[in-house]
Amino acid sequence: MALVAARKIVAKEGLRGLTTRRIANKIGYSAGTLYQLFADLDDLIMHLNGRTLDALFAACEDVSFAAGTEDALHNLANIYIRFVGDNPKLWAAVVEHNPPQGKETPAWYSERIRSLLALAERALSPAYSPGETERKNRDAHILWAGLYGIASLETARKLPSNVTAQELVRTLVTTYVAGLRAASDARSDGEARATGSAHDR
Amino acid sequence: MALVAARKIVAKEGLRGLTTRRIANKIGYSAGTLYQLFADLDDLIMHLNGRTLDALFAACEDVSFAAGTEDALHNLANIYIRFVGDNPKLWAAVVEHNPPQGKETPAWYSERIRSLLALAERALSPAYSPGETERKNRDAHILWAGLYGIASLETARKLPSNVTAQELVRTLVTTYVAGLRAASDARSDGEARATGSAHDR
DNA sequence: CGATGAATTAATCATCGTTTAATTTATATA
DNA sequence: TATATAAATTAAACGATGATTAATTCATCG
Repeated sequence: MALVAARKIVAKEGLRGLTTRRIANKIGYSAGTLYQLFADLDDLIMHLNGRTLDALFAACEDVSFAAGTEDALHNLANIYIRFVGDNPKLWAAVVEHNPPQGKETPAWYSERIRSLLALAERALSPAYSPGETERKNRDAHILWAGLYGIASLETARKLPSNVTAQELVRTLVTTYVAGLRAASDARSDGEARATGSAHDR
Repeated sequence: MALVAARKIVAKEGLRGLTTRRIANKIGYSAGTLYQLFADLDDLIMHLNGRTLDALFAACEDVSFAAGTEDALHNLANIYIRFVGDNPKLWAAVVEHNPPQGKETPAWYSERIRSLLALAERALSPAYSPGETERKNRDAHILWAGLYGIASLETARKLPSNVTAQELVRTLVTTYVAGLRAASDARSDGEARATGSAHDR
């Protein structure tokens, strides 16, 4: 109940509108009760953001990975950007909230991030040989961070109005994948040139 | 004085440690005086972040654009990441602070962002023909958002420890530029093939 | 010197996150 | 069922916050 109420408040007014008393009021309890469910407001926000990441993951699950690396990445990127565009304040909360100085991000939260990253890795997967997991991991991080950056700048309205996030992620995926192919070709040329290219065209 | 004091506080403790009374105490004034210099604390933070962007711009100014597109981009990206790594809390403030619901980012702040983006455009410049300003603008946005995403995830400690921001931005620039060349080549092949490639190798 | 205007402040307000003692509610035992 | 124990909930309070304002100090200049 508390997280549902918090979600409504943040979705409408952003993190600034979120107070313990408002949450409690919305669910018919007093503010003190929240401290039996969460360590503090930071903890509550962390759980709220965890649910947002879950929702993003759920939205990404019905992407088809069978259509090839680039199509899958385009599909993922579009869903990602659409989700952020549909829930700008909830996404801003994910970007803006960080645990205070002493504490670190809980493991279950990092696990959520890792799951999302795994989607990008899965989309990239067919383009790498089994021994290239490190390279694949790095490329997945880069693409995911690129989406994150574009989405963050979009929701923070730090992008000029003449460019759209959709267009940016489309070009990002297209160009980056083209760069991967070029690098892969360059490596093949340098080798014995016996085996075929690992990535699908 | 107020902004210098605020900078020290944020650099050491993050935005959470920044209060009007603490700033005032540090400069020997009372909290009320700050409201004659800034509309409110949000305004003060905005000016602080403006100075941070200025410092980043200053750090980027001594990059050499003569060494070619890719070298210049690598140079820019390294400076960018180093600056963020040296000033994590100040950068986090830039990422985390957004003006409240009603107000929008002031024009002078957007101008700062535009100036930084212009650096990426300038580095990219030699790779585009005069008629391709739109494509150049888009690619600059993408690369800049990529840096922003990597830097943000880095300072928020949302990246696993086995990848470094330095490595990510290096691969981002290398791969993206390779993708740009591939796309450029593909366009040239489709045309009359009379003029030479616009980008420098 | 004295008056006008700006700069500064102390006090105040509403609100915030959080804690705690008291109270209500639920559970289990005899 | 009656009663003891535990859990859940709350109202009140605390310190601190951002912001406002009336009062006061300070500076400038005729």
